[in-house]
Amino acid sequence: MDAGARGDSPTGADPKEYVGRIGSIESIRLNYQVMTDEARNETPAQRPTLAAVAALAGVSRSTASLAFSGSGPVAATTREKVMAAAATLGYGGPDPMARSLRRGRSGIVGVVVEDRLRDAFRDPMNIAMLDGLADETGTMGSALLLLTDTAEENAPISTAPMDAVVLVGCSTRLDASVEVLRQRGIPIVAIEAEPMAGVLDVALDNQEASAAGARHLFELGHRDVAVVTLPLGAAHASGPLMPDWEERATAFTAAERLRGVLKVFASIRGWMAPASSTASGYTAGIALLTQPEGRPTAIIAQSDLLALGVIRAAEELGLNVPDDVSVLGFDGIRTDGYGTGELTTLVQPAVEKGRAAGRAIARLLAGEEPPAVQLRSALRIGATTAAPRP
Amino acid sequence: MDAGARGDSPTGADPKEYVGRIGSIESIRLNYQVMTDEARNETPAQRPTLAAVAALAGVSRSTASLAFSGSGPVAATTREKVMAAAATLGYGGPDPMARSLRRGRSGIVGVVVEDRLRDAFRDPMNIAMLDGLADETGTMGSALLLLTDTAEENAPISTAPMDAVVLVGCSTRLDASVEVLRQRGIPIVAIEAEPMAGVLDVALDNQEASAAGARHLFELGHRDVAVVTLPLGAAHASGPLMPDWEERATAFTAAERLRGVLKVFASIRGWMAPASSTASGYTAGIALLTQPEGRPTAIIAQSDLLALGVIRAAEELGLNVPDDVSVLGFDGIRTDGYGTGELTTLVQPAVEKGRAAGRAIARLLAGEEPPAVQLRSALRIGATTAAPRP
DNA sequence: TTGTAAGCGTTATCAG
DNA sequence: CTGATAACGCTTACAA
Repeated sequence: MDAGARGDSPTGADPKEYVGRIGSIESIRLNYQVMTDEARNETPAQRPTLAAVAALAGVSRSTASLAFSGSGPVAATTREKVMAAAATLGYGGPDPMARSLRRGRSGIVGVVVEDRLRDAFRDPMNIAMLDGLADETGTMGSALLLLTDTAEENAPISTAPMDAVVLVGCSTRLDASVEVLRQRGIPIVAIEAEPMAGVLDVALDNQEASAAGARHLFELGHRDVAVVTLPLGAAHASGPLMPDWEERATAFTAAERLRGVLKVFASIRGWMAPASSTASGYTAGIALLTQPEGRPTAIIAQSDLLALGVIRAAEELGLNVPDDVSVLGFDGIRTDGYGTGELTTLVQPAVEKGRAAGRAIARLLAGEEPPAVQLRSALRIGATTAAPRP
Repeated sequence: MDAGARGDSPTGADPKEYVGRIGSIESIRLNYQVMTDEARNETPAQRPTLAAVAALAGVSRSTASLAFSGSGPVAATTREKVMAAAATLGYGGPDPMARSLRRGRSGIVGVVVEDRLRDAFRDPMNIAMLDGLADETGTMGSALLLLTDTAEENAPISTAPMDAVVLVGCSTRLDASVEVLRQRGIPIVAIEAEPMAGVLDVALDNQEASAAGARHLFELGHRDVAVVTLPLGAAHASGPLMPDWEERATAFTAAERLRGVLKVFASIRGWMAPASSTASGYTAGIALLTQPEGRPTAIIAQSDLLALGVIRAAEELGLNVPDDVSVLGFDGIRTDGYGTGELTTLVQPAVEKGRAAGRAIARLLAGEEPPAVQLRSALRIGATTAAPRP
């Protein structure tokens, strides 16, 4: 079967497809009981409150509060009385909503991704970033709230409790989200976004790194180079890169990487991929390597997944990488050895992006004014680039 | 370079590695200003409250509240007055913490995954599930809070505001989390978990589906079959499957799938993979296909990623799939054509798992008692299974 | 070390 | 249609 022609879903699941095909849901077992038995008693059996616990323990609400939060001196015996009372009442700790209202902190950090979650999480860099972010927010006792960039009136982004927000995915469309968040007075950290006033920037050297990669190819002797870009516009359109790309580009990262390449190769052929995936890379590779004008001696892909697809396309066309065509990636994912040698690529500190964002948030919430963060990528020369055939 | 021998990280980023190698963080630009200028004025410049808006508009708090929530009749002119006042004050809508305290709902649904996020999100099935879940919770106006299964005292799982929780990843270790959540009185939905009292189950027919897959191989004539399992225990150990596996198994899904296979092939060779990845599958494949006792004629992998790794191992050993060895997967991911034909596998409705969980939560929060959900997988016969060589 | 009192910002209920 | 009043459950000065 031919490679990569089957679309981009990593889930393998267009849900409708399965609902039809599998017959899907059957409701058979019934091992769930809410405590509705209690709930339907004359006593409403509401969750017990701290007040109730205090009463049973024979202490004041404030003392009981201290016993739980530990933010004040409480006699050991008193604490035990409180805990005992809590246990008999089945009190599960202070109500987070009341506590957050009183304290003015929710312990929640929002993560805004564009589009659907599955698109965001398809990119290994985003996952790595999220992991780094979770690491840092975890140490400050906060959890991550997943938000999508919807413009709807009552979307969680405008109603959910949050102490701060991280913007991921670099589309200009996040403008609307920024507006809402600013209005709400929530501190914003953006990762790889076009700098905006009032938004703390965690930046990657996309342009410089791409230029360095292009220079590597130039120095190897390449003069006819093509580029496969990440989606440049919101439309996620696919096809040849047009000269007027810059006017319509909304994706900051992709645009920056392209500008970097253009600093080295002023005029260049290009193909816009609709997503960062091997399948899209394959399509782009076939297109670029079978052009009537003759094929380029090197292809710069804006992500490693795209690069892997390009390599597969080359192999399928009977071309040797790197002898017939060099391929350069971006990201530095583990390529798991897809039959090829290690990818020549620009390794970016993805986890560190998240960590930096998390640390920035911690400082922001502490009332500091942390500076913007600039991270750097490194060219890793692998086995997929070499001098062109003479 | 040989395939798959490089570990499992899809992020390509052991952070420490990069911090050292790239030099990492530089703080250069400074385009962020909090409104600390205001904040340090004599006027505290706090967020305006609904009371302030009401005062400026010359109406009562309750009327202003109605104007925003729309949950009551308000004269058009009054509403406009309120909105105007809000605009001049820069009021960004009701405070979510106060609102949730008053309403008794946070609009937040927790998602508990085991271990680190990157492990959870490496599995395409989890991402698909999450997408389906987000779909449903989105329509009910809730957002997803990412939680990890930590036993720490003040972990978000025991302090974060949540209306309900979904348990993902099937380890028995989630017991502690369940205990906490039950104590807090938060409704729990578990996906593919061992049934527990008070936990609504969204189940997959892992055992039956695996048996069906095994039967397919049996009917093709296979008698010497090996299995590559997902991690069975918390240790994520790797190596030959021991006879006493069942006693130590904590991973419900993996155990169920194995039991299903054993219903057809009572005695079977096995290899336990440390993760669901092509790299782990490759390792397992090499091990099983180079055993001194001779190689099996078919290998059952408990996930598609494992299956792809096994196939790569076979190819590298000069074996043809399916003629020399048949390979069966589980999940039904898009395999993106890794040089092989379409995988024979058990297609599971991953997105639907999340949807079902979301719907169950909606009903739970509406005070209903929804029944458990049972989903089914389907055997998809591809090009990687065939009759063994005579 | 413990208790008292005063909210945090909203919304629900009920009169007007 | 609008307004007064009373919670929601908790924390934290401050006083004892």
